Amino acid sequence: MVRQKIEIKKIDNTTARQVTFSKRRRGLFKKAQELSTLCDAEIGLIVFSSTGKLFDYSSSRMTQVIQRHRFHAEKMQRPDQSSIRLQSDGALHAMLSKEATDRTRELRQLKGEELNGLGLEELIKLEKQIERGQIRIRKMKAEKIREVITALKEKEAQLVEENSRLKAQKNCVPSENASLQKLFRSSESINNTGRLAAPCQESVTISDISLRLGLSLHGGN
Amino acid sequence: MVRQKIEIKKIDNTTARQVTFSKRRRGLFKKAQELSTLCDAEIGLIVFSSTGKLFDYSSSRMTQVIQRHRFHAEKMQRPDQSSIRLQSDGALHAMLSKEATDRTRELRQLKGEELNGLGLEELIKLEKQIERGQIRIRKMKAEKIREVITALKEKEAQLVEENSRLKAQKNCVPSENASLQKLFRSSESINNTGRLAAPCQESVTISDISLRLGLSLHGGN
DNA sequence: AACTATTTATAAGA
DNA sequence: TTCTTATAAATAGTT
Repeated sequence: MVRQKIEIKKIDNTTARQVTFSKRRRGLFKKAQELSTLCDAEIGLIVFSSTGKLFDYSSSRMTQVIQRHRFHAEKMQRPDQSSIRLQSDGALHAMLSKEATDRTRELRQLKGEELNGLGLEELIKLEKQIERGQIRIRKMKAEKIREVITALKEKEAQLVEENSRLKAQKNCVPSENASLQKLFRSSESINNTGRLAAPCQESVTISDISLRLGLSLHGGN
Repeated sequence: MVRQKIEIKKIDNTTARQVTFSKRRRGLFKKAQELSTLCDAEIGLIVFSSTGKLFDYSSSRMTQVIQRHRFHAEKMQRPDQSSIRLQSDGALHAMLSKEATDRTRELRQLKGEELNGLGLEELIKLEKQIERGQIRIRKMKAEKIREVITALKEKEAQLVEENSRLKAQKNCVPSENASLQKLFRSSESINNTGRLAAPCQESVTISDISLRLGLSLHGGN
């Protein structure tokens, strides 16, 4: 990949092959460690050189990684027999295992990840199922959005009211209510934008939420 | 390592972490394959994302790589085989249990059955997820439908052709060609369901499938 | 092993 | 997710 690009096929020259193996093995292990650290992934890497020498790396314990892999691998294929036999504890484990297996498959299918074995009928069934879920989720989302909007409108009304109250107070300036006056000044000095400060701050929040609603409607319909 | 050099430590931002995971995982698997090919090495690579998703690659068969690894590991140290073989029952049990619980909740949420605790953001995320699944399922369904239709059309063409051939033969009935006549009769008796049988059977299948297609298009677009 | 000239990988941003 | 791009990292061939 450097002085000249190389073709990815077995390197014939033994010496060259060993050198490359050594270099690239280091690179590979480094990348594995980095991925594990950066992304909090559990990784197991096993490498046998062509001369049979073993190199390995695992972010946790290799046995644990392998165990976890086996657990997952079983789910994919014949969930019934092998998994039951493996769990030395028998019935409880078998039950749990089967449960996890079934749920996982169902879940992956709903996510459209494991569709290859399915026939037309099954796909149609799946589609209907997903539509039902979608309708419910959208309903719930709409409800939540209504809630959020209602809450924001209330807040807005409150603030408008408060705002006009403050305006009125400022107009009859040296006023009779010292404490409120003080409160107003402090907010003015803090915000620097004065009486508009509070509404202004709130409008930011509102537009922030609006943005989120916009995004949701975007993805939504 | 690019626009800016990054420090190798866990990425806090979830989205950024997932993106990086996706990119680097690809890179890692590519490097593993290249090493295996170039240097004739036997490699097994197991990666679990922080969300528990499994990715793996092995140059031969993973079980074989793992077995070979175990063999080497046992030779190296001579610790108890039980620890190599299985994690403690408790840990496995906990793992199974957690997995089953998590998957079940996720599944129910995708089906829109357990949405009450969720916030707007989560609902939006869920909606997007379900849409992705829907798209995949529909794609697969469309593919299946195309397959079925193509197969049926081919069959139909064959049958039409055969049918007209038969018709032609029937028309020159009491004919002058004894041998052909004999041939026709014998084929009729051999099949018993005869040449006409197949078309008949097929037409049932066609309408049956048509019905199914009708349903699917109904739900589909 | 070291050294580079290049190719790859990839972080950030769109 | 996928593409783009600027830059960091990896590495093939050489010494």
